Amino acid sequence: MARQSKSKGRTLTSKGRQRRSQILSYATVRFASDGYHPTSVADIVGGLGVGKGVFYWYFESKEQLFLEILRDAQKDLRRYQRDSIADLTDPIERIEAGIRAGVIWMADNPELRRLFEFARSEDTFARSMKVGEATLISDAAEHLRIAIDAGRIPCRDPEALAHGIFGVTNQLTMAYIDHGDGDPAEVADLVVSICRNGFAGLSDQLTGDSNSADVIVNPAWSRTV
Amino acid sequence: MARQSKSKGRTLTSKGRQRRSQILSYATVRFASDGYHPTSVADIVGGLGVGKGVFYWYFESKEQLFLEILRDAQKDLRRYQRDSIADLTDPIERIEAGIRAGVIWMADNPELRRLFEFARSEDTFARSMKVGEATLISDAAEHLRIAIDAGRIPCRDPEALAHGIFGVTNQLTMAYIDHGDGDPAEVADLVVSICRNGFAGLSDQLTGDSNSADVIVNPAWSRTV
DNA sequence: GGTGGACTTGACCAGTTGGTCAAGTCCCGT
DNA sequence: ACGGGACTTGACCAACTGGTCAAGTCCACC
Repeated sequence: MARQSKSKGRTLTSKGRQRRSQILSYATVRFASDGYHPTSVADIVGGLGVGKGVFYWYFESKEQLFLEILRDAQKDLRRYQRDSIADLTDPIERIEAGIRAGVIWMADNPELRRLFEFARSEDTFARSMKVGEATLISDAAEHLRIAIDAGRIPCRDPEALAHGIFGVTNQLTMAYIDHGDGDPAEVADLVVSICRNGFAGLSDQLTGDSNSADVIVNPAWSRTV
Repeated sequence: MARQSKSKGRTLTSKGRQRRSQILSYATVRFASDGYHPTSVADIVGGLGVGKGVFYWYFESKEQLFLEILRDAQKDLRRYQRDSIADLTDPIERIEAGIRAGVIWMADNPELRRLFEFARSEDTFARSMKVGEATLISDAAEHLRIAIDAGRIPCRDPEALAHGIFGVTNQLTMAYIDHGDGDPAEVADLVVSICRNGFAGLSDQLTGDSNSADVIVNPAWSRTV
């Protein structure tokens, strides 16, 4: 009589929904602090003080649990970024706001950042990660393309630029927030500044309102091309 | 009579040294393709067709083996980068050559890049990784500092710039070489170009020899700061 | 107050894990 | 040809793995 053979599609009461998300969030913390493989299902249910059957009542497997954590996290990041740029129309403002949102989200969710990093490194989960990453990248690339078409930034491969932004965001967040104690808003400024100008471009500390055009960097490096 | 209790410091014959590096390189491949945890010591010795004792004759533990792989790889990358910039004196040329060397090395050693990525994600190995990364970062930062002092690039925090370069290199290598089939030399150019100019800076496709100063990008974004 | 489905328990399973070790084999220097 | 140290074997170990399941308990609804 149409019974699901697996935990998928179980009818949950409010107590059940509560338990499910309790497992989800506790597992997230453990996976992030000890690693996915070293954290056993026994560790999870043990830490929660419940029997092992509880785990398998709510989740098909440890792997499915992890994939769900990843999916939820990617969705949350994307929604946060979308909301943060929602009322901006200028493409460059949108790009910058997106970068800032990315940094802030990662600062707010360091466990999830770590999980992303692990997931990228193992084949089993890399596929799932690539989907979400590709979406992030192509969203950013689209804004970059618009800005290029409008002549607001120089012509370059928007996808490559988007990857660059992604890489800078990741690395600086990791260095200054995860492994340091930087203020997220300041780190976001730093990321925006680096993404915008690179190391040889104009520094925005130098761009005043009138004299920005005067600040000319010795362009000797152009000989090295 | 002063016998080492562990495999450290064992006196190896040439056959022994050969076996040792055979294990080292086979383990590297397996760790990279299946992940560190999913690859058991039994998998390694099984794949090599030798008894388990062989493994523990040459290595203290699976963990020590992995740490040695990481240490060697970091050393190799660093040496490659050092050699690549050895006969350059201009700080900006050195930075660019270092970036290119980083991309090329990663393209040549995709397994090691994956291992680095996993190692960063797990506490046990993160400490070891941070040491090597910090060296890379501070080397690059030093060149950036010199370039800044010489007025060759605008004043910015050199360490932050170094992190930015590191992030862009990682991400683009991963996207276009590991997960794509880009030509390493072209990807290196792309990374250099993005690191140098960011998304709003001058595109080097546009920088001719004489008219580079004429190419002025609409600086409307400066209003958004 | 009884019925049925949501929920929980923990013993149990077969397979695997990293690691040990007594018992060898191989081979070089004498 | 023999002593000894480098090297190899694979059975063995205790601990643990992800996952199952019969036997419950709990509680909302009739």
